Amino acid sequence: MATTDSPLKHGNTAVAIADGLRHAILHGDYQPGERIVQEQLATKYGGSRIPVREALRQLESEGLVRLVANTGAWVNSLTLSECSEVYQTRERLEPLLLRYSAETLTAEKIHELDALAHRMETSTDGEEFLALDREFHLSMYRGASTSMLRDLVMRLWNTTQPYRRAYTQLVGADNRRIFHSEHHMMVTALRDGDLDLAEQVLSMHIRRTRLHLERHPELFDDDGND
Amino acid sequence: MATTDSPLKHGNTAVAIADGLRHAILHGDYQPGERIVQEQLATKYGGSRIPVREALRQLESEGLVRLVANTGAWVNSLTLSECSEVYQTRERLEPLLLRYSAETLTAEKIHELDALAHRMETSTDGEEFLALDREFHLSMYRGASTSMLRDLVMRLWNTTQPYRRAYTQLVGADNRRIFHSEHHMMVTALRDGDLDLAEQVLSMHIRRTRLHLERHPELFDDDGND
DNA sequence: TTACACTAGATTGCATACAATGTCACGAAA
DNA sequence: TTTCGTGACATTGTATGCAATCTAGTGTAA
Repeated sequence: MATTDSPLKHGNTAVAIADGLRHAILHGDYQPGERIVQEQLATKYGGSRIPVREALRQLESEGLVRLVANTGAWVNSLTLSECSEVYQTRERLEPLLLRYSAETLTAEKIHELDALAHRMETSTDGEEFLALDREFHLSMYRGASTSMLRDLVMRLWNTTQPYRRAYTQLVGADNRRIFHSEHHMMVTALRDGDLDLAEQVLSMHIRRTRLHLERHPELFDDDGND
Repeated sequence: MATTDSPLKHGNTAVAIADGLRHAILHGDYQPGERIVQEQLATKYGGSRIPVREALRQLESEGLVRLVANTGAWVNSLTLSECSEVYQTRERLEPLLLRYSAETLTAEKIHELDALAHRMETSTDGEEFLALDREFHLSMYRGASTSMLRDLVMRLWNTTQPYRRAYTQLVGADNRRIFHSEHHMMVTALRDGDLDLAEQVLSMHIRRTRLHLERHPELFDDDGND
């Protein structure tokens, strides 16, 4: 899947590499802080370093990669306060995005959300739980006819994804009752057409997750010390 | 200033080109929708097209440039609804950023803000007004020790800058009384240490500006029609 | 006149090659 | 042993050249 396939014509090699590398980072194939060598990526995708460099520039702008001139590229890593900042940003943005998408949420789509919320409750595998949680939230937003806000929220999810993964595997399936309740409350609020309530629950949901993450500074880079 | 100067060693040509082109777009040297030719930029900055391409990728990711494979690059243009979306995003984000930066706003800095607000009231030149307004807001946020949120807000300002410019020149200095009042209200709230009030005024301020912009669809690309 | 096919020129996409820079291991001196 | 300097190697930065693609202009047929 992530191996040396598809030369990918089109004059889109840089985009293909960016997509592939982004996917690999989100999937956990690279760890935060891990070095990225241009030549290796070029070989992996069967091209030269030119499109690789363009892909790295893009991922840097998305916050997934850190570039240092004449030195190299690394998978971006966050301190606890940086991660907290992303979550506080999400607390403000995702309710707005939900409002944008809400009008396209048909009864059928809300039913699918409900099904996702139930599947999460019975999930035992951490990786599956992570994927279902992401899918639950992103599918809430999928109908939003926004030009920038959805991409923005996606980027915020992406930069924090490795830490969600680490946290999920750390705490296991314990104490997720409120987490699941919040998901169900959102589904109910959407079904009732109560957008104000849906916004509030979503914001609280992200906030509570942030506060839980903040109890585990050991998952993050040290804050100011070097 | 924006001419063929400084070879800019360091292996930072791509960054220098991105900075220069970004500045040129914000300054109005390029109009939304205008074509960007790689070879011309390369000549202008005294390099080859390779760093130009990297710079364009970065600016695309920032929303300032639109790239189409095998075809070309254009200065990004917005529809009214896209611009409105950026403003609604700002309404949610900038109050948070203000909260982050507020603790670093000393009495002296607040005094500088006040001076800026007064200078804006007596400004007759549209371009100066535009620059002062930007400076007023961005200097409110300058002390924020955030890693991502300030950059994010800057990007939102940048993508909408051409339309603020067009609007400013369109309406002249009329009907800016409430606009100025809001600035002074923010300064006062900050001086009083009333962060909740400052957040609310800021959000209202952005919202009111958005509603004014929405009265001038002629400044924007057509929405869905082609 | 309008629609369409076709070609020439312009422009982009990318592989190669070389220059510039940084890294790291080794060894000498303190 | 520790610190500092030195040089070979690894890696990044970018100029050049060519292939691929798009665009615009011309001419032909309906």
